Amino acid sequence: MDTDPMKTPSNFIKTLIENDVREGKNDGLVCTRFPPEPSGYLHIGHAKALCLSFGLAKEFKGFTNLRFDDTNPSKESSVYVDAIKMDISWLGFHWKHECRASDYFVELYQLAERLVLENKAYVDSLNPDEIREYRGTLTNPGKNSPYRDRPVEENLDLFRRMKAGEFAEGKHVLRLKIDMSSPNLNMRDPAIYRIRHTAHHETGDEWCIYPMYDFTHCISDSIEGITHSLCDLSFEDHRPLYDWILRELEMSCHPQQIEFSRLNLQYTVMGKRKLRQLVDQDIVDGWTDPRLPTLSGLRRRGFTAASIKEFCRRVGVTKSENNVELAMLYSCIRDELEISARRVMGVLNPIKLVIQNMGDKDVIPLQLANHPKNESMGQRILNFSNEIYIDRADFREEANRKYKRLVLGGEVRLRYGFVIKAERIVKSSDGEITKIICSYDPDTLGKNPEGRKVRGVIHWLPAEDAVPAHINLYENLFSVDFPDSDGRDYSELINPNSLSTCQGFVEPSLIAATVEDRFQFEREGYFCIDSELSSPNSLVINRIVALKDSWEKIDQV
RNA sequence: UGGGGUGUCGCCAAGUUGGUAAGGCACAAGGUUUUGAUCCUUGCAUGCGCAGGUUCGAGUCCUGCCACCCCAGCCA
Repeated sequence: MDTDPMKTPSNFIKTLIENDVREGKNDGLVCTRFPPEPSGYLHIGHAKALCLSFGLAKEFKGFTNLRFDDTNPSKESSVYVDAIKMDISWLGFHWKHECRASDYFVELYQLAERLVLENKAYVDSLNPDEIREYRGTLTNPGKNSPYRDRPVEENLDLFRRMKAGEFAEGKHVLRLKIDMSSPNLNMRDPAIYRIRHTAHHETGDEWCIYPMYDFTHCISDSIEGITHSLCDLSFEDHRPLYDWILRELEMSCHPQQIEFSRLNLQYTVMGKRKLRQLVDQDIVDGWTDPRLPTLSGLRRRGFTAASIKEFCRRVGVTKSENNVELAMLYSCIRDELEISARRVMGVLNPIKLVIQNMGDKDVIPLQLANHPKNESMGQRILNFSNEIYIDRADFREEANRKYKRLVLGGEVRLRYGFVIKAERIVKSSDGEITKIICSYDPDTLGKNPEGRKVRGVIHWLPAEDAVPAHINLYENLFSVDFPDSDGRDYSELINPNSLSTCQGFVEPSLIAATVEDRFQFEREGYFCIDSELSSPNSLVINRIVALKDSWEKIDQV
C-alpha cells in the first residue's frame, strides 16, 4: 500500500480516474465537488468524502468546488454554512469556487420549462398520498397519473403559476415523464419541483417553488464542469436518473457519478438525523460535544486535522459495507502525539503524599525532559518538596507482585525524581486514605539504589505549584457497537460513563497553553485545553485519548 | 417474489492481462525502557461467502446457490 501521507492510497475510484486521464477523457481534467446540505454539522464520514474529492482533484491538478446543496429551505440555515466552511478549512482543504445550488435557481427553472415544452415533464395534481399509491411498490409497477397527459400548454401554464405563487403547498408538483413501470423506483416519474412558501436563507422570498435533489444535483455538476461526481452508495439507484436528465437536456458537460460506501464507526452514529437528535434532546452538549464524531466535536476533543486525514487514508475507499473500530482512530492520534506532544505531569485523582525526611522549606529543583526521545524539545524544572500529589490509583495498601506502583512499606520511583518508600498512611474517620507518609532516598536521583530493585515509576506534582484543573475523560458515547442496528431507543443505549470529570492538578505551564497545544500527561494519555470552557484561571482539560494500557487487562484478572 | 450493490484474517483493506494471498489496526509472545507508553523482534488466512466447472495452474474466468446492505420523501 502507498504509505505517502500526501497521496491518496490506491482505490477503485483513483484507478478509474487514472484510466480516464490516460485516455484523455475530459482533456485529462479531474474536477470534483463537495456538496453538503447546510442542515447540520460535518462528521468524520464527511471527512472521508472530503479527503477523496479534494485529494483526487489535487493529485490530478484539477479543482474542487464547495457547493451547498440548498434546495430545501425548511431544513437549511446559514449557521450550518459557516460551520461547514470552518470544518473544511480546518482540515486544510481549499475549494476553488464556493457555490450554492440556489445560484442556479433561474437556470434550473428555465431548464425545467424546457422539459415541459418538450413534453418530458408535466404538472401533476395528485396529492402526496395518491402519488405514493400510483408509484406502485418494489415488486409491482406503478401506474400513470391521470394528469400525465396534460397538454404541454396547460403544463406550462400551471408550472408558471406554481412559480407565481398561485397555489398552496402540495397542490401541484412538476414531475419528469419517464416510466412508471421502471423497476427502478427513481425512474417512476420523479418529482423535480415542489411548492414551498418558505423563505430561503439565500434567496429570501424570491421563490416559492424549489427544485429537488435529483434535478438540481446533476445540472449543478454539469454547470460547474465537474468531471467526477463522487457520492455514497445510496445514490447508486439515482445514477440512471442523473444520466437521463443530463442526456435529455443535452448538457455539454456530463459528469460521471461514482459511488463509494460511507464510513461507519463503532460505538457512535453518523446519520445527520441521528446526530441532530442527540443535540436536540440535550443528550450531548451541542454539535461540538467532544464525544460526537462531528469534526467540531473531534476538534474540541483534541484530534488534529492530520490525524483525521490519516484515519481516512487508513480506512480506504471501497464499495463494501464497513464498520471501523474506534481503535483505528485512536491509533492515528496516538501515533502523531507520541512524536509531537510535550510531556507534562497531570494528576487526575490526587492524594497527598508527605516526605517525612524533608524539611518544610526544602526544595530540590528537578530537571524533567519535555520528551524522552527528543532532546530538542527541551527541559523544564519542577520543584520537589516535602508535599506532593500522586494519583490514588498509584497507591495500594497491599498488592501482589504484579502491581508495580507504590505499596505500603514498598518503594517506587517518582518520574524524573527520587525513589520513595511508603512508611505509613493517614485515614479519615470514614476510612479513606487522606495522606501517605513517605521517606525519600537522596541517593537515587538519576541512578538506581544500591542492592535493591525498584520496579515502578509514578508521576507526581509538587503540592505547592500544582494548578487545579477540571479534567474531562471520555468513553464511547454508546454502550453498544452498532447503535443503528439496535432496536432500542437511543436513550437506553447511551453509555452513562461517556463523560466523567475529575478535579485534578496540572503543571503551572498549562495556564499558558493554547487551544492548539496538545500534551501528554505522563502515564495517563493525551490532553488538550477545552476550547469552549477553559480559561487561564479556571482550566478545563479534555483527554483526547488514553495511553495504551496493558496493565488494565492484567489488573482485571 | 422487482431493481441496484457487496461478500479476502476479529476490524479496515491490497490483490488491474489467471501463476501460487500486501499492508494497517487489534491481539499474542519475547527484548529495550526512570511513562505497565514508545521502540525493536517474532507470530497471526494451505485460505479468499458456498458448491460445482474450465485450466498445467483461479481470490482472479464460467455456472448455480447463499448471506448481508440500499431503494416505494412533494429529504438530500
